[in-house]
Amino acid sequence: MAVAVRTERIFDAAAELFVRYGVAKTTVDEIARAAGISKGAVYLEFRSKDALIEALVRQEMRVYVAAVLARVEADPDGGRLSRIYQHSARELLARPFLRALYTRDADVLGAYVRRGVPRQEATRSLLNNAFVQRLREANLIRPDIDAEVLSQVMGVVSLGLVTAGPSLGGTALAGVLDLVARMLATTVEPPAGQGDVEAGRKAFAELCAGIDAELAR
Amino acid sequence: MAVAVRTERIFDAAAELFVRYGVAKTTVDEIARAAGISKGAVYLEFRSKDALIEALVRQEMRVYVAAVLARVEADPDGGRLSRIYQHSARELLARPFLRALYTRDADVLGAYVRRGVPRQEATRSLLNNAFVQRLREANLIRPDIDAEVLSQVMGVVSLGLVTAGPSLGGTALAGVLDLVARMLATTVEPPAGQGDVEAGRKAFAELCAGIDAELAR
DNA sequence: TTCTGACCCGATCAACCAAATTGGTCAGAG
DNA sequence: CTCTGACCAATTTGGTTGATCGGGTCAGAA
Repeated sequence: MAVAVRTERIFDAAAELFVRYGVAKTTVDEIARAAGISKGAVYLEFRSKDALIEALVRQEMRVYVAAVLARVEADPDGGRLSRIYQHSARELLARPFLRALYTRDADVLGAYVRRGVPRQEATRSLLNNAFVQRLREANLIRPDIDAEVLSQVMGVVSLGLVTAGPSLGGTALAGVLDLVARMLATTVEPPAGQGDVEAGRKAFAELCAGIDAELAR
Repeated sequence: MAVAVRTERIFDAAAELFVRYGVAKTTVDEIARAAGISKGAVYLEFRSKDALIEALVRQEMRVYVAAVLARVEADPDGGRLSRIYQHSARELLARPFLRALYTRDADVLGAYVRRGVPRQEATRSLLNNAFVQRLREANLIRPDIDAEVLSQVMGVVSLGLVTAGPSLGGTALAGVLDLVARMLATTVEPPAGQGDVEAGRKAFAELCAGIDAELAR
């Protein structure tokens, strides 16, 4: 089997089992069987179970960032903050393993959550201070909005969404996300039509490229 | 010692110890000693440790609701949703035991979290659907905003605030809350000056009275 | 060369018991 | 009468041991 597809199968199997049973209760052998290979084959690619987890985290983040970027690129208004936020939130909510990582879900991550979850900052503050600054330079954010605070607000709301997710229905979540995006649009963005949407899209593309490069490192 | 002040001491001691060591690790004797009385005296007032916890939960909620109401009453703009939300959030953030209840913090509540935390709905959805409806009738909420969704958004954001609280500084939290209130004001409330602020205040007072009556039951 | 699965051994778990702890009681002190 | 703290029963804890499990390896199958 080609290495690339085998790796992908391992990642898929591991992500599903981790979400279902937690990292601690999932054995390498179970992952291997779910991926249709033997345990030994897993160790041909990963030094250890921890290395597998770390690689899975990176992979999930890369796929996530790529998916968000794709949505932004396909969206005519993709360069606006409210749209970017909505796209990132939707994709985050659709990825159980990343959600667990984001909330440091102890049931899923077990002891792994205590040994500092690596590079979680990339998720936690995808839409970070620096990025918000760039949007402001493109006139896509009102000048009286503090970039740092705005970045924190988006992080807090995401955390709330991800945490409340299970107890709200999927449709309710969609409605909630819509209203949040609307709130962002009306109070943080300049009046409709203003601002350089293409610059926003470009800034986001570069942000994603930077994160991806770091994750690929 | 007068029963009332003794009860209050027990509540204070219990709340502090529960937050510090968790419900499971806090013994009734420790609570009694911290309250300056003997264990037996605790059992003069509460049937069991569980009954004490339940009573504490009710008490904390009643004090919380009363504190929010006091802030709302003292605020000239107290009837507006953004103000009410800000006041409730601030008070919630200032109450560690309620925060733990709100997030179902397993470290604090221990096994108690599994035996259905009673009446947590009162906190979770203080600003519930029905209340938002009344604000809308007082022209304090734009007619195109869905009451149910708005109520959920406020719940989600509160959850995010409370969950993220410890990792953000207190000052950062204040800034975040300010921006959230501003977002609520600009997109959910009608333009400044419109709406019957007194009606909003009255509606909130009645909401509080209703909740208090239920908690006192 | 690629991959398997039996094997190794340290970590974990289940079972058990004795000691300590704690929720709850109550005789009697104040 | 109010309240205390010694007391009890029941649960929990700490410690031990033997069995099991699971991460990681590698001889050899395919």
